[in-house]
Amino acid sequence: MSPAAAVPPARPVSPSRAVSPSRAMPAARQVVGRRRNRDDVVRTAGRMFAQRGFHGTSMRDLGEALGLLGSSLYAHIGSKNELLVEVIHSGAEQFLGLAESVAGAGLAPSARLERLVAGHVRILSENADRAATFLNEARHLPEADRAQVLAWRHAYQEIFRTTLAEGVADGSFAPQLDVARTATLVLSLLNAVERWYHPGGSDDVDSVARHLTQFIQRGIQP
Amino acid sequence: MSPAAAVPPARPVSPSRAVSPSRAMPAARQVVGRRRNRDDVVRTAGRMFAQRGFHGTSMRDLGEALGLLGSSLYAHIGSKNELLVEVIHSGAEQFLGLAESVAGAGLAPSARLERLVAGHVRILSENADRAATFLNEARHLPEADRAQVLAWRHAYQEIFRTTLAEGVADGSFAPQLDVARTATLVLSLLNAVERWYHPGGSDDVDSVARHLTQFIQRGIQP
DNA sequence: ACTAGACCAACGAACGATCGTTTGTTAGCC
DNA sequence: GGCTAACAAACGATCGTTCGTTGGTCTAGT
Repeated sequence: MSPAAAVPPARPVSPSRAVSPSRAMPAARQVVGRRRNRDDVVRTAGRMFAQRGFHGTSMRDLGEALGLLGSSLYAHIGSKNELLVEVIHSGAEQFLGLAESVAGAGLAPSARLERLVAGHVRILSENADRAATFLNEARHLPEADRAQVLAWRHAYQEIFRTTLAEGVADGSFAPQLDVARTATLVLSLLNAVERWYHPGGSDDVDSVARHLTQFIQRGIQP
Repeated sequence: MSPAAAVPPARPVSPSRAVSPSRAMPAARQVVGRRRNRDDVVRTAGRMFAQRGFHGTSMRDLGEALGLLGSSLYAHIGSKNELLVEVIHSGAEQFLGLAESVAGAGLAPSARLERLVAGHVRILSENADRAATFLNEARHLPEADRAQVLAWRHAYQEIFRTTLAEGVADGSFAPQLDVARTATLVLSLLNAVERWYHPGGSDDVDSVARHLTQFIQRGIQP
């Protein structure tokens, strides 16, 4: 299909390959910085995927950010896709971990919702990169993994729906509440935090969480 | 700037070029479908950028979606970047047009906010592609255009801030309202609609707008 | 009514750059 | 003396884009 690839047979025979084993200059092996491990690669990938997008980040870009060549990354990972899967997986784990811990704490619906909000904001502020990649780059996942992500999202959203429904049942939330749609609105508010909140700015995490909680509580109170 | 244009003098004389004027098969020029115009290209680009992202869409992909070769697109546009600029510009225009029309209608703050919400949702449902590209792909714009987009966003957000501030002043909204941050929350809710609402589904636009308006009004009422 | 020529959208081949990835080799650490 | 992280070079594919060419359509002049 590609015309340039239609004439592959005669390559201009690289000047030195398996011919001269000696090299002129060993080229300063990893002059600055220590050696990298797999986690370094995944973490940096998360940051770059979040900032420039998956397709906007090349393996050479990623290598450069780590002080390596792009090809050197394959000592730590199997493929670029695998990197995306891993980053998104670790992003999802945080949210699911929060959901699990809050759901099993035996709290009243209102307090549970407050903890969900605070936890969600904390995740977005402490691990913004992983979370942002999870939220924005999942569409570039291979089909199979995309289905998995969808399942995680549903499971997470289900926690919010359940919490809202129980709050309606025990009278702490408005009785006429459309639980499913309200859960969507609450998650819209929470996920959007990634788009406008940048840690280290003028306002702190707790202030953001408090404001969000207040806004939501007002929106659903009886 | 363009690398291919940097070496124009000596072309390697393609095997059959300016030699044999006759071709074996004229290759079915545009067998199916009529000719495309610039607007077709921009609209389709908007759809694909929204779905697969800017870097996830190649010019050959885009051509195929239009029943053309990738190279044929350059009869209508100057570059891929120009396409992105145009799509995003047209996306921004819709929101700014709404803001202008609502700001100049001489309405009370509460009614003005309601119209902003309804209009925003309508734009997201009627021209989801342009709007989504505006919201999600602006980071891939060249530096200069990115600054312009930021200015548009601020201008649009300013309409919301002003509306909220006037509502606080005349007593229709809560007096202790943090206007700037609440404007951010309201826009978070509105922009997120693009992520979960898909026209043609079970619920209609008016229902979504009504629900949003109600949720927001509750969140800001005195 | 007929035709010559300007115009234009589209083709198809190719360009140089860059993509993700593989390979053979080497330097530094336990 | 293995092990391993990194290098350097290259692979084939694909990227955005250019270019010469072509066939259809519109228009002006007769």
